Amino acid sequence: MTTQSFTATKLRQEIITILAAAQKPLKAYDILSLLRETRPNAQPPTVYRVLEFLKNKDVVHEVSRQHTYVLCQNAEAGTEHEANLLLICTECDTVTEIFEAQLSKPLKKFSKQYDFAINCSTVELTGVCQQCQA
Amino acid sequence: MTTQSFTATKLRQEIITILAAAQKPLKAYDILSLLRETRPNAQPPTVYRVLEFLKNKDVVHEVSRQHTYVLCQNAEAGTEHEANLLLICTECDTVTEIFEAQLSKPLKKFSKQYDFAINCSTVELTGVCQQCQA
DNA sequence: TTCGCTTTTGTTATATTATAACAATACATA
DNA sequence: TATGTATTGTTATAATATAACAAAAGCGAA
Repeated sequence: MTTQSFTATKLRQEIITILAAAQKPLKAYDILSLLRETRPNAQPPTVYRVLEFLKNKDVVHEVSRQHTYVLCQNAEAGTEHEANLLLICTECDTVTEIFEAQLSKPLKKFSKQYDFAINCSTVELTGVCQQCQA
Repeated sequence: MTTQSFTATKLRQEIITILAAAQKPLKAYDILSLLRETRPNAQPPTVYRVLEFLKNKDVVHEVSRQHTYVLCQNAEAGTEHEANLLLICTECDTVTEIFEAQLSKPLKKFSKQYDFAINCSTVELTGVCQQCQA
């Protein structure tokens, strides 16, 4: 997967900056609150539209279990489409994104076996992270 | 994983029956509507509580991308905890549940590598199913 | 059985997440 | 400049989910 380019409008940049500064997944309405510091009249559709757009560009991942959105950590990375995992800690709510070619193999196998054309192999695993295991 | 037993109250049975009859994932409010055929005054918390309960018993899976709930297809199955995949077709919205020991291996590897204690290895893959590829 | 405890369900209200629909603006290009 | 397209603004509302407390049902021990 090569990173797609896109028109980096002021609004999109601002939302990317907000996500980058947070260093963790944010809820849409958290993003909205932060956005309102510079755009007091911003409304939900503004945020949701940009998030949808950035998701399609693989710049943002939605963590559907948490209803949160996180900046993709490898925007510049590899040329091969690798399986993408999100490790979601249910204690501290941190999300770690990992890329793992080894997962691609079994997934491709399923793809063939069930004749299922995988579009999105983002995988969310929930559990307890290292720090929270103490 | 051995199937946990639980108190099969009238309400829980009714919701399980609704899900079984549907043969596809249902939204909480769809379940509520169906439940109201026999319990006209049923309210959202009644449904959400039972779904939460049945999820914890591995009787129901939540398909978080769709905000739907589906009856686990292997309630009786194996004694070993196998990785569990949901194949979600974005065309027809069908969800196929598959169990695949081969996925367990790479997942366990991540678990060690990142010192992440996986609670829930339910994995949702989105794409296009066989029938919709025509 | 009756008491006390726990689990389950009922009920009211409200919080949270997300989108529809249409208007206005910006941007590109012939 | 005129024309079309993409983006953003704005209002309203839909869809999803939970808090908080009350009532009822189930169950074991005295």
